[in-house]
Amino acid sequence: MPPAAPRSLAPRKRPRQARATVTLDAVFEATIQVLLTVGPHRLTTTRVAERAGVSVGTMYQYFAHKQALIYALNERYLDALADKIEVTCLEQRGMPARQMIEALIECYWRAKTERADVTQALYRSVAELDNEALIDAFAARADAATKAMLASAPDLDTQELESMTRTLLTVIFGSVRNAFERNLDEVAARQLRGHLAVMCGALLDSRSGPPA
Amino acid sequence: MPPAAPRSLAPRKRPRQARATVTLDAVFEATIQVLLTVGPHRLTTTRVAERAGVSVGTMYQYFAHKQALIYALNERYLDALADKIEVTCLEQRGMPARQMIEALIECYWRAKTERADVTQALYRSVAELDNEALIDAFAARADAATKAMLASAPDLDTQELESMTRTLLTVIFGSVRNAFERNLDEVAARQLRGHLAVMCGALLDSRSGPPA
DNA sequence: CTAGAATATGAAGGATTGTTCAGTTTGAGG
DNA sequence: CCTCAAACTGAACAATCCTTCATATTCTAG
Repeated sequence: MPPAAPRSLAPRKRPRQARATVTLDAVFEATIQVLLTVGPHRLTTTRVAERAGVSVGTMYQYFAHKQALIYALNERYLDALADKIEVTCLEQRGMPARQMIEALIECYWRAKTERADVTQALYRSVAELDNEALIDAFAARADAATKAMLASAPDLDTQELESMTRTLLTVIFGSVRNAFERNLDEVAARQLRGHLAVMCGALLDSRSGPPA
Repeated sequence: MPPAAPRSLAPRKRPRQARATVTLDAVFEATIQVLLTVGPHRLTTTRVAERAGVSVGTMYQYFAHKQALIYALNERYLDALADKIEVTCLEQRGMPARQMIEALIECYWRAKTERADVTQALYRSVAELDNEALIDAFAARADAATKAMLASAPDLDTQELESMTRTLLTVIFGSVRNAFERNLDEVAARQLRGHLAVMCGALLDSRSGPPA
């Protein structure tokens, strides 16, 4: 298990009844909406509660303070994202390396774009908290899954697997984020994805010699 | 000229005497330090003033409000960064494409790492403001400079120059940022830079046919 | 049905912080 | 040296916001 959340950021209690779960979902969704409409530095506990249709006090039964709320939101999102990556990596076991890479790019891209508003909201929320632990945990899962996938490729020598995995993920994750910041339009985004596949494929070939 | 800063974010007045310039420099440096020590969401006008050895009132003679201060700080940084990129791109005119790319990577990497603390501080500060105008202006300058550089390469066909430039910058900028978030160590960083050069070079070759 | 646990309420307290402005000090030009 | 503008000061004000807790409501197990 990756390093747990720091004490002060951990949730106060978990929901035991159905209505509590509903409440929590509403709170998380409201947090995203507030993040998008008024921005991170005007995100107010009261505002979130209002938007969620709950009382402030309710929120404070689950989160010790505002930071804990945002931390939990990010944790939720990154966990789900890591899940998707792991699934994709498992599905691709034994496939040709280039196909693996395309699947990985596709997976990450889709996860980020299917709810672009959430992606934006979380990118912006990050400054409000110390999320190093979350980033590390996510990176560890993504690295492990990708490395295992690549190791199963029949057309790849397994030397330098470690550093190649790190580079691939750094490049893919970083590029996608930058694409969001630049607000690339549909066509530019499509081109970027194609280019990314080419570039990642070239990296895989760089040590395994040209195909026969 | 790129779109100027929104009215509300523009500086109130410019320094006319020497001491005012000193004061402003101190304020900017203090802002960075506060950003690093207490984080963006505890950045206080009073705290910044204290750290800078100035009074709060002084700051408010130059910046209408806190956001304007952070905006100006980012503007300063991005302008300087764009300057460096333009210089590098000019120097590389007429050189082989692969060398251009390596120079570009080197330039950007060096600019980000030579004062890593500033880089981190600004990455974190961004959530506090609406910096779309800044990003756009910076991207426009970087794009133009890079495109002009690549157009002068003797070993490159100029088709798809537009989209290739966009991809190269997106990948380089994004990867560097992600590397910072992951806190890569020295050796991992070096490997990443090497890989980046390989990948970008491969993109350049992808439409111009294999070398004879 | 009843008791106790889980959940929800929201007004009030306490603390922080952004911003102003009337007044002081410093520098530059004549 | 004198004068005016530029630069600086910092206590005080107004506003916002986080967090608590005593109380009320709802659910569930027996």
